[in-house]
Amino acid sequence: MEPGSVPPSEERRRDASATRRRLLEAARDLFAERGYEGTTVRSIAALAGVNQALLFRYFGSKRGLLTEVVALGGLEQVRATPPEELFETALRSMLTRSAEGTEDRSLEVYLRSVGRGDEAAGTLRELGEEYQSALAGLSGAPDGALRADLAMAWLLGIGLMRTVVAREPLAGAEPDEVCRLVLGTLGHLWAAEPGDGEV
Amino acid sequence: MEPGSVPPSEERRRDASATRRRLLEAARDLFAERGYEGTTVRSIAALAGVNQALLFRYFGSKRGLLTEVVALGGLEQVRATPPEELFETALRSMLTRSAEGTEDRSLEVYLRSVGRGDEAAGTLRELGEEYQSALAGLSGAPDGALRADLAMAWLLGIGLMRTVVAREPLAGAEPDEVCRLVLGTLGHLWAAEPGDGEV
DNA sequence: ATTATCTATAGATCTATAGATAATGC
DNA sequence: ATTATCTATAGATCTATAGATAATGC
Repeated sequence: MEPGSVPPSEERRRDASATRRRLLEAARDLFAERGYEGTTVRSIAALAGVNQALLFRYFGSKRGLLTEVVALGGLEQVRATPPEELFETALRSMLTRSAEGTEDRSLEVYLRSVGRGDEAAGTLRELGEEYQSALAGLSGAPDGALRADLAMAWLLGIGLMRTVVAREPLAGAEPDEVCRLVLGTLGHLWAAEPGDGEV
Repeated sequence: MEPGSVPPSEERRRDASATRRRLLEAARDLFAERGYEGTTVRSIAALAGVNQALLFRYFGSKRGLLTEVVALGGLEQVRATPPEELFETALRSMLTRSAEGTEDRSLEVYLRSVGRGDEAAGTLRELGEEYQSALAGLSGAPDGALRADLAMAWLLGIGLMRTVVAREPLAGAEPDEVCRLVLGTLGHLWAAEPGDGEV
């Protein structure tokens, strides 16, 4: 039986590392769906099927848990992806919603948790840096870092509109269709000087 | 003395409608800076220089206050702006941060408050609809509504990255510079078929 | 007399901790 | 014996309300 599909509060063999992992997975999914502050430690523990006191035993604090979720899910993913594939990979993962699986959901955590000057900001900032420095080299223009920020802004915005606002037609659009439009348009952003088409 | 610059907790003539307005302005600024759930009714009352019980007297609930903030600030603004100017107007207002003035800050409220499946969602959804229907006609393509959603996603993402994540170089970039890059690139999105430049 | 404003508090959260209980491994 | 897990609760919020107080206008 793969982890994550264990029945919630069943009789289960005592296993600290398995419990730790179950808490991490539960936190990842809830943070991705409700944001950091919108998620209570009790709901994480309930989803993991364990007592909430264990969360503090294994991670010290709610924030400690977030740090680990982002470190495992997001940072490793960014570092492992070649820059020229990073944007499309991240966009597709945002568009397919990961199906609640074992994948990286840190961008969802990110976009649902920033928005406050709160506790989560510091932890999430590091993830943003990682994306930026990877994307900055994609444009030959001297303002490559600014263009990288703008591309990442679009990525986050699409995720925000799609999974949070969830309004048609974007919410239900085919991932391929969205990728085609976005990647096609972004090609002009990477180019040294975008055309002067005005809006 | 213009409203908003009244000394916080001074002796002040009793005036229900002025107090109501002060609460609305305080709420607009705090919601824009900390999001709906990140703002407490006590902090709104403190900024307005009045007792927190008055908030409930005049608006019924915290959510009632949000509804009124968005209705006054955002909805009226969108309806009053010609569609072809809407995107640039909204982008510039996001980039110049309104200087805490009397302007419309509802997009900031929006991007700092969505991110949860919470109470604020319903109220904010209406604002999104308004933007979409205004922008949808700008592209001649049959999928104009989808392209409008994508444009709005970029708008929100830029605001998110600039005012929330606040990372250089986007945070400190010249509004004109950002507008030039974004509007230039978006010109290709409005065009019936974006070029096939791949990333 | 009317009503704008304030005091005091109910009631519902939420994170975190101290210490008790019980399943495991030597 | 060790340590994974649970019980019970402290302490700090937050929204909202009931009812008291005091400034205004007739």
